[in-house]
Amino acid sequence: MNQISRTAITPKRKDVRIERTRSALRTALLQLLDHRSFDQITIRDICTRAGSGYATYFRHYPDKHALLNDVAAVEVTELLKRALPILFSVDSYAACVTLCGYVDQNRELWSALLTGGASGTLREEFARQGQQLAKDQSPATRPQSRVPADLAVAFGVSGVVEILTWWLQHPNTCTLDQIADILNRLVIAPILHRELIRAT
Amino acid sequence: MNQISRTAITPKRKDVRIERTRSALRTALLQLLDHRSFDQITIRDICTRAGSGYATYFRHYPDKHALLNDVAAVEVTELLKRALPILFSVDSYAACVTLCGYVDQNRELWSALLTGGASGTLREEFARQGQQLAKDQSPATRPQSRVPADLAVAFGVSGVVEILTWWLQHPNTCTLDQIADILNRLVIAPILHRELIRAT
Amino acid sequence: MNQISRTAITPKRKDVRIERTRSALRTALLQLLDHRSFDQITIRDICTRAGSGYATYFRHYPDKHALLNDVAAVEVTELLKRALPILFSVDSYAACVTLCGYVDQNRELWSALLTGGASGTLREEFARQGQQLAKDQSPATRPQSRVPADLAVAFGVSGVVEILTWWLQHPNTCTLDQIADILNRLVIAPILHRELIRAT
Amino acid sequence: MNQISRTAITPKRKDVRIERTRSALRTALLQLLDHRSFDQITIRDICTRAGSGYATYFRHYPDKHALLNDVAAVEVTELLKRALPILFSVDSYAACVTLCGYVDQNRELWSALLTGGASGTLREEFARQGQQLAKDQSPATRPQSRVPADLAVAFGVSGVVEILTWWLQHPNTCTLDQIADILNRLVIAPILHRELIRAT
DNA sequence: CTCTAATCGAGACGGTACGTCGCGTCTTACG
DNA sequence: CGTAAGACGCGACGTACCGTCTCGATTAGAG
Repeated sequence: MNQISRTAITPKRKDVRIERTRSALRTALLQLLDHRSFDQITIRDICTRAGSGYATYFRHYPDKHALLNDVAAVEVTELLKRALPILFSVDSYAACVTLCGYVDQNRELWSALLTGGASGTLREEFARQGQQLAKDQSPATRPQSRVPADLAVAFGVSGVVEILTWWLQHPNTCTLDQIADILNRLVIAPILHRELIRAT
Repeated sequence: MNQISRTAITPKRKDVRIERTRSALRTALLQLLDHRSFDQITIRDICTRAGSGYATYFRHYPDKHALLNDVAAVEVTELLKRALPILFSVDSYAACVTLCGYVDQNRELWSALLTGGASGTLREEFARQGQQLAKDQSPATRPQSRVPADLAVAFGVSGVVEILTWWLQHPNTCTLDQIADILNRLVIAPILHRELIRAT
Repeated sequence: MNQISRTAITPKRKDVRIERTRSALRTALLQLLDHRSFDQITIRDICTRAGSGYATYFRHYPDKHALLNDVAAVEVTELLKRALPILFSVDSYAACVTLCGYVDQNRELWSALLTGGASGTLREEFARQGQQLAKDQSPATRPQSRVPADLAVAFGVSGVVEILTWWLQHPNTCTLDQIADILNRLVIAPILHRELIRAT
Repeated sequence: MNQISRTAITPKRKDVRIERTRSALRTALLQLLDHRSFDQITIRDICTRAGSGYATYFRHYPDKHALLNDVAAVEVTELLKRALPILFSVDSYAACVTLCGYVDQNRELWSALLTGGASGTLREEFARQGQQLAKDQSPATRPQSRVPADLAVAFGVSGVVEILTWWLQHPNTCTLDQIADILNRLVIAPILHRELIRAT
């Protein structure tokens, strides 16, 4: 929205210590997100937890959001890597199940990301990768729709995020199958403008 | 998401000056949101613009978010007042048209609210009022659905916000009718689990 | 030193209520000085204790120091009224006894005034009245001395204040007679440039 | 009088920058005291003059008085370093001359300290160091007196401060010799309970 | 296996905004 | 209609965090 520097600083030389430090910082942020919200966390907190020096942080990330973006990028990539292959396949419901399953296996992590004040950043990263994928897709396979592509992506991302957030906040209310069905019914199907292939 | 104090301070005695001051602060915030994003705005900025003293601010709102919440509450109430009477009526498309029309008539205001770093707060307030309305509605008229009511509201609000945001960021791309149709097709209809009553 | 308005506001008409209010304020200040130091006391504290309205305070005193000055003036006047008649008489020791006796009878009050952060103001008021008295004294009776008169007064006041302060802070260490003797020996005699009339 | 935190914050590690900053702050305060009184000076004023950041101030001193105490301690130490070696020697008059001479050579500084609303703090620091010295002195050399030692110090400090203040406020009224004589006659001799060794 | 340069820990620093507190003025509502 | 209650403008305070910087100590990896 309003942040300027979004990316990690690119190092000149490849050094083992660099990736070690960054990984420690990412992990530290995720751990802290379990306990308090993103903007109640200070850079000093992260450094202390990661065992790094304060100045060291800025040698890797220009500001606090850059680290969050980094974390979000890594996790969203991981998520999409699993869900995408079958997203635009015939069975969108299966894609939903896969996606929900992956989130379910990493509940803590995704709870922290979605409910810890980081949802905005996650949405953005999700949308960014989503838009990129939509662009890469060949026009032929892209479904014709009266809904503009970028709006469809934005809406889809928002819907997925919202439904997953609700699911994580209300554990033991819906089974994985149920939430996947809801996801399919409320988000995927309307976008694809299809009749539901599989109604549970 | 993560703010604690969300409401305005309730005064003991009714005083004309109080509402005057608060109104000035709300207006000032909205004006400033046209030019820069919410967290680039300082409380001092708001006070200067409103012609109030800095300390006076805290006699009305405990922090910066409380004012934003106040603003959001006022505007969302205004919006729902118009859209609701016909939301659960037969013609959901008409409700969408009304809603979009109202936003269109207050483009500047809603652009500021939705794209100025305040969207999170707006979403929350929207959801809050939405949940309240859903609860007030008699169970009889509530449509049976496999989607839990509060999830439906959360999803609906998110969808509406997302679509409106996109519309405001891409002027002259969709007509009011088109966006209302999209809104109806992507959000309202799937929630109500209905066939589209009017397909454009 | 640095305060501007030092005096009480002079009323146009003499009104019983005015003196009643001021007296209540003075008393309240003195009571509060027992518990905490002058600049930890707020005007609101004084008003609450005095049972007066906050705005009312400013009808009588322009600021917080004006009240303190008022209190100091009253008490110093009372003190000097007793000690002076015999101060420049032959027996300066008797004057010291009288002075110490008066302070002893009002230990609480003078403790508050001298050790509660008000000693500066008290010194000033003491010096002011002292200078005035020195000026009023006929030059004939004024003792010739190589010490300029105003310096003598300043020194005398300071010495008296210091010794009394020490006495109040160390009760049961010196008897009244002893402290009067010390006062006489360290302050009065050197100023008057006399041999001690009574050596204890 | 009534302030709680009186000392500078002690740093863990020795750093050149620290003393540099503190020295700049001390100097700035002294310069500002030439022009206006202590409590008309804000911490921001001091920082601006010193070229330091506002927050940096609090890394060194907990509040405004702590800096004043620091300044007072430095200057009083400097003063006593010169006057002490001969204070309890035979010729107390010589000590007075030395003391007055030092103050005369630093008139601006001492004027600022004594007449700029800082005299209370100076008195305290003076008394503190004085008490310390009295305690360190071996009981053998300590003159027997009916005046308790700490009272003697308090009285002595007060007298010195008062006389010096008067002298600084009335330049060209007394020569250095005259004021030293007065100091000796009014303060030192009575405390030491001696006949004047040298009467001018 | 060394040596050189990048990385790191530590933390002082300038800066900006925060939220608090008290003063002294001025308005409002109530008795 | 006067007087309390208290809203208000003002300005300093002390706190928190940011991002920059300098200084040594350490250590990776190139020669």
